[in-house]
Amino acid sequence: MLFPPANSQADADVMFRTGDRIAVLLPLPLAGAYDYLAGPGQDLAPGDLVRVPLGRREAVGVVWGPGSGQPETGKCREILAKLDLPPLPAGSRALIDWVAAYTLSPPGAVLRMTLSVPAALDPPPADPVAYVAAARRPDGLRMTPSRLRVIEAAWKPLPAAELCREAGVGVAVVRGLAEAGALDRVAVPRHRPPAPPDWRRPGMTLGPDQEAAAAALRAALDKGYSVTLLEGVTGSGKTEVYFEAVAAALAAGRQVLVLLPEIALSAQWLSRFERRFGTRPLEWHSELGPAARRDGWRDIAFGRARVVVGARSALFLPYPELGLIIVDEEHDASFKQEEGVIYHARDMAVVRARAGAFPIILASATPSLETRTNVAAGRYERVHLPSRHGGAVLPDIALIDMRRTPPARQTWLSPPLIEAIGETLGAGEQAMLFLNRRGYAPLTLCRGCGHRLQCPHCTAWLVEHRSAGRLQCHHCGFLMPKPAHCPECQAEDSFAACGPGVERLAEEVTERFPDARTVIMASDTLSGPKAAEELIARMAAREIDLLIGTQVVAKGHHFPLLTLVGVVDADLGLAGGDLRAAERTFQLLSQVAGRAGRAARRGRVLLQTYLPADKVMQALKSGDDVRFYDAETDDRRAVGMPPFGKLVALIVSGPEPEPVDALARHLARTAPRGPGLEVYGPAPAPLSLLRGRHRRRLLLKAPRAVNVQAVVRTWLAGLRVPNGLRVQVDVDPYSFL
DNA sequence: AGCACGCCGACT
DNA sequence: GTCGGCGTGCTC
Repeated sequence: MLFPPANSQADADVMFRTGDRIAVLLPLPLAGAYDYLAGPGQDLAPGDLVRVPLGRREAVGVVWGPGSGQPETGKCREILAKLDLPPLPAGSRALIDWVAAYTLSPPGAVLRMTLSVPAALDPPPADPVAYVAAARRPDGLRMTPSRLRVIEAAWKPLPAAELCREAGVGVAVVRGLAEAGALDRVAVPRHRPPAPPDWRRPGMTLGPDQEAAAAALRAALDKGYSVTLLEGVTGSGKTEVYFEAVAAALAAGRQVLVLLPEIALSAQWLSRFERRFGTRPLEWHSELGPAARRDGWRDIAFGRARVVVGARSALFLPYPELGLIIVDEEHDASFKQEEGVIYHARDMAVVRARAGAFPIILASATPSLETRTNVAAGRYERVHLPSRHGGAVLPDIALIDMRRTPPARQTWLSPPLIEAIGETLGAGEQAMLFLNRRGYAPLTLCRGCGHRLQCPHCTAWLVEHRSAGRLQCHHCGFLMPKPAHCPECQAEDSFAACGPGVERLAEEVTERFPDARTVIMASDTLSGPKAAEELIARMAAREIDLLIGTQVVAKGHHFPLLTLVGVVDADLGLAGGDLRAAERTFQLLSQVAGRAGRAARRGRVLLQTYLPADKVMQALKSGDDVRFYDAETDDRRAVGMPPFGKLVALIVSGPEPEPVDALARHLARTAPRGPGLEVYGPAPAPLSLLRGRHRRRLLLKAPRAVNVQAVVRTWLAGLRVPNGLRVQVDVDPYSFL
């Protein structure tokens, strides 16, 4: 057998019987599992889902192992029942324990991410009953006009109510016909289990490089746990290559999980999957309705869903036969969960693969420094796709020095970029302008008194959204209509917009190229995945000449006629003291640049920058990403920053600034000491006020060999957190806000 | 996370 | 006099 059996077998032997003390993990933020007694006739094993009494209510928990004996016997209550569901797989349980220990979260809080759909634990609702005309009309049936209308309407199964409406009769007629045997009662399946993907279908024709890469990924499937970086520039056909690994895992009878950063925008990915496997995978993301969630959870738990594609939360679902995980765009920052249990889905996916003894593939055109370092250290394998598939060449990237060729006052496009747009449109080709700023202007101030419109709940400017006529906070969602008077000096009509957002850029473009069909694409101009899909289709169909977009356009869409990409403010991501600012800017702009010239025509990318000598700009221009990453790696190693050292952030927050400061200072005073340990802070974060909470952060830096979890646990042990205050632990912080 | 108990303001 | 606000504390 290629794989070890799905549920690790040491567990299945450990059976609990009536009267045994059992540790049951509840999906609640409690310190640990609670002890219960197995009830009469209950044969239980780890992973079983059980209903237990809790206070004066009931809860569903999971048998975790033998009881701890913690509370005295008198307090220990009996398990009510075992649920009629597959046990939580050993791999899921190992993941939960590991994530809890790593992130310093209560294990029950992690289990809650697995049992995230309470309705899925109930027996599924019965299939609705419908009536359909019987094949043969019973002898001696008394016919009436009403009865005839019903029988005619019931040529296909219809629910009673609908049938009555259709035939214009009351329920009595339908009931009478059913009793007489003229109508059959049939159950209409409410939910169809997902069709199994057909891995036998021929895949796309792969080039020699791709074939070699696919073979390497397939070979890894025979060897249990492994991590492989699949690296290839945009357009090199990474997806088609890892589809071959998916096909091999399906052939071996295993489930496959594909994690994507933003499932909502991956309509193109889904249709590629469908082309390869003849059906859609099960999608798992935040926009699913309650019924789809419940059915999806059960399809996964019962093993009916063979391929799941989802956002980071899909990692915690209870796959009984998982045999391959793919993390696409593995460098993407949205894999980092920043609230509740704070974890990085890419890293935890590696843990899940190790727990299940199966391979994981990390795919990216611009792999993270962490992953590159793991490859260099021999911990991860690497499979490389050197060229663009189908002969397309990489775009030509040039810098525009904004100090030499500045835009006119109150405009944002420099003369060289304007000229390039003109040429492109003139040649009947498409152009895209990238500006990672939603709305009209990032800052609005009063010309009279200089007052700046700020969010009342956050340390952030309110962003004007002119199309909506509103001011908006991009951190907490605060909205207000644009005021007529300055709230400070009461001056009327005195507001001035500072800086560009995509809306303002569109204004400039429309003025300069009035004949071009210009469209804005930003997360807030798209009402949902459908709208995104439609916009992408219009772009691909050449119904748009000029696309102005934020981050959302960077993702892997393929626009064959797009030959010019203009980056309006290439320096934007470099501001601030973020550890990963340079890396992230390089990755984002590389992805954006990759949109240009993906088919036969060579693409051109122009980066507007005030820092043309910056290492990021030079790396983008030269295309020498190896040198960039080497330099970045050396920098990090020199200062002991991740991945060469470990970081843990403590975020203290509360509604009033003083107690937050006091607690943060107390934490600084009691900071751990030891060789190589350094604690910085407390520092008011750049967003020192977020959603009405004042925040301070402390940063612990430690050498790689140090068990930072133990250090932090000791640090926080016995800490009294005053009411209303919170201390959040962020192991491996990404956001430095 | 629920769901209690508990102690201070506007109502039938 | 009660109904009810949500602060704090516990659940094997």
